[in-house]
This record gives sequence, C-alpha cells and structure tokens, in this order.
Amino acid sequence: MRLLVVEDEPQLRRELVALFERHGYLVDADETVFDAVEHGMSMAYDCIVLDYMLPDGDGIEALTQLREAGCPTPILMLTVKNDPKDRVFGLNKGADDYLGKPFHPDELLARVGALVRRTPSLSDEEVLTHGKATLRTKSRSLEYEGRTLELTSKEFALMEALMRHKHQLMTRDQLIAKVWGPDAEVADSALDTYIYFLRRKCANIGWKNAIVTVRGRGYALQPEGE
Amino acid sequence: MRLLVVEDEPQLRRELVALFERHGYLVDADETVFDAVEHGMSMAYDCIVLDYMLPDGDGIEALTQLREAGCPTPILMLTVKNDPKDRVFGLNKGADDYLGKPFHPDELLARVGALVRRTPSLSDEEVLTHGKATLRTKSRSLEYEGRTLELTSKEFALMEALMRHKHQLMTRDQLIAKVWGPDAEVADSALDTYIYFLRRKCANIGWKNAIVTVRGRGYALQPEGE
DNA sequence: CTTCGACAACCAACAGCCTCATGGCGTTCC
DNA sequence: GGAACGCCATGAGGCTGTTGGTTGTCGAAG
Repeated sequence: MRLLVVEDEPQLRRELVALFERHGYLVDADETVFDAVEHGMSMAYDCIVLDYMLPDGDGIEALTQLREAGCPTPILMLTVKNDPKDRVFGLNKGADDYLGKPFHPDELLARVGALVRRTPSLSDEEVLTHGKATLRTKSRSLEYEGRTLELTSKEFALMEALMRHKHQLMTRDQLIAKVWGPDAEVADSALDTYIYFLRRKCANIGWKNAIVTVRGRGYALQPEGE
Repeated sequence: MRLLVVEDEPQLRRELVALFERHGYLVDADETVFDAVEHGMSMAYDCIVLDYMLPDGDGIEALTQLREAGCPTPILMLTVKNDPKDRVFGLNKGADDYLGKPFHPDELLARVGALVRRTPSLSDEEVLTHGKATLRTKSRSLEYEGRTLELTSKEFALMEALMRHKHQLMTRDQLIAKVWGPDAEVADSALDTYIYFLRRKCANIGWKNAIVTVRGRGYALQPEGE
C-alpha cells in the first residue's frame, strides 16, 4: 500500500512518514506542489496526504492540477485552515477528505484507511476465503489445498458473488444481477453454463461439490469449505 | 443520485431530507436500524447518511450489519459522539466518513458529494466530450454528429484515456498503463491494433483523423474536436 | 540532391479464448 | 406420466492480442 505525503515542514513530515510506515505503508514524501503533481500523476499511490501550505504554492493548487490532469488517487487535505468554509472549499475542489491540524494520529490513520479501503487498488490483493478455498481478486485465481487455477472474468464474478455471501443462499436472479449487472438481459441458462464451468474447474483442483444446488431456490457454496 | 438518510429525530430528519432534496438528491428516510439494513442492502443508494443513536440500536450496529452483508454503498456517520476515539472506531468499522454534530450543512453536502463523486454509480452516466464527439461511459458508446456506435471494452478504455487527457499527448507507455493496467505484459503492437480499430470506427461515423500520431512520442486526440 | 538503412507506425490476417444461446438429457416433484 | 427444473455438450460469434508484411519518415552517407 503506497502513500505520498506532501508536507514541507521537516519535523511534521518525518512524523507522518514514521507514523504511516509503522502501520505498514510504503511512504514517499514531497515538499513542493511541483513534485507532488509530478509524482501524483504516476498513478503509483493508493492515497495522497496533502498539506495546505507549501513553499511554491498552496495545496489547493496541487489538488486542482492533479484533478484536472485526471489523477484518480484519493486525496486527504491536512491543514491548519480548518473553518467549515475551508473544508467545503477543499472538498468541492476534489479532495476526498479534509482533516484539520492539530489532528489525532489515529484519526488520520483511520481516515486514510477508509479512503484506501474504498478505492479499488491495484497494489492490494483482496483475498476471500471459504474453508480450504482461497479466491484472490487481483489474479482472479482460486486455490484449494495448494492447487491453483485461474478463472475467467465471468467465472470469477460468479465465485466472488457466492463467496461474499457464504452461508447464504443466492437466488438465480441475485446471481445474475451480481455477475451481469442489475439490468442485464441474458438468458437464464447463461448462469447454468457458468455454474457448470465453475464446478468443473473446482473439481479439477480437488474441490468436490463446491457449489450446492437448492432446487427451486438457487445456489450456495458448500456449507463447510471441506 | 439517491440517498438514504437514517435519523430518528423527526425535526432533524426533515431538515436533512429538505437539505439534500434542495440540492438535487432523491432522498429516502428511515428511523430504525432494521429498516436501514433492509433498505441499504437494496443497492439502490449512492450514499447512506447514518445517525448514531437509533431507537432499536446504535448506528454502528447498522453499519456492521451492512458491511458484513457485503453492502458496498459509502456510509457517512453523523453523530454527537465526536471524540477522536469515536471517529476512529466508526471509520474502522467500515464508515467512509464521520461528521460530528452540530455540523455545518454545507460541509455535510460537500462530504456526501465527495463520497458520491468517488463511487462509480450505476445511476449516473458520466459523459466525456471533445468537440463534436461524446463518449458515454455507461453504454460505452461514442457519438459524433448524431451518429453513434458502440465500443468494445479495450477500445473504450483507450478512447477514455485519450479523452481524459485531451490537449495532452499520451505516450505509448502511458496509454498501455491506462488500458491494460500499470504492470501489464502485452506486446507494444497491441496498442497499434486498438488505435487502428478506433480510427476505423471513428471514420465510420464521420470523425476523420480523430487520433493524431506524434511520431516517436505518442498519440493525442485531434486538437479541435472538429 | 539522391539514396539508403533504420525505425516507427500502420494494417491485414489469424488463432485462441470468452461468452452465451440452443437443445438434448437426466432428475425431481406433483 | 408429465411438467418443471437443472445439467451438460456443442457451436457460433465476438473480443483480444500476436505475427508479419507494408508504408512512411528521418537522418546520414554518397
């Protein structure tokens, strides 16, 4: 999880970097608007923490430039300018959160965490598990007792829907909505096919009876991952 | 843009509903944890504003239930419990933002706006334009002087990258990173092919010379949409 | 000025995969 | 038995990305 901290005051910058690094982030630091825009555009960061006062301009300027250039990275403004008016201004200019100084370190961490959690990151691989089975969202791969295979995008979407609702029965309509979108127009049997594909692939790596049919209702994962 | 407001105090609830409706949101309101979870799971909302104190439990409970059930909707907690400790707790439980009472209406609007802006909504169709050309993100369609065609997912991703950086030159590496992801392993010539596809499709609907080549540098959209 | 080589870009063609519809078959329930 | 439901094989069609040949551009040498 990579973070860009933009803060010109050396003492605070060191503290911020140390704080985030203690919590497992990879942190880069900049001091100027120019560098911030340059590095922020690289798309390599999961979040940018941006101070308001910088030697070559203010943070809003960096914010504006990044957003106009299409930078999608979530940005948290961190500043002493902390009137509601300032907050509204920053948020409307494209900031995702706005925290006034002085701040509580835990709150900063929690807010950055919320932003990072919300943003589908390319660097963090979400992992869903169910018994012995593991589904990796980044590589779209499924592992069972050490054996691995890759899923196609529809297969993956279907398995993801089942895994995110383990212990629940999913109706055909619910599954179709999840995999093909809420207003999809596919034949009902397309779901049959992908259930079939998934079962075959799962069986190939030793996961027998991965998906159980509840006749007339829908499908669910095997209650025990075993 | 649809909002769910969960607040049991009638006076404040009315004010919140009125506030958001004045700013163009479609607002539903609930008073209980039970209803909030029920309605929140419908996936129909772009954001949920959740009060802490509710008659049948606290907001954290609703939050937890929604998140455990896989609800992806951004949630803003709105509460009188406003110690840093409370904020950290709420954020770590899955809230996306946390605003203490009393709050400034504009700030609430700005924060909800930031959440909604960040979340890819199914209800709002983003539209990018460049001169006479219009790219609709929802339908992945491209329109030029009234004539429309549909793009495949790669074609769309490429056109989107170009449109989001109009007036800029995009290098081959930048485009490949945008279309295939930052660490893609595709041959350079794949980009050639899709540039070719796009140009052909654009020409079909009358958009001549849509994409200009800058030899040795990269590609850009035709400076004037015309 | 012309020629040549290197290189970038363009484009056609193709193979492989993903997606999904069709339709036959088996199973379950009334 | 028959109807409804689910399972599975097959195949068409679209999307993707590679290969390889052609064209165009630039710079250096003749």
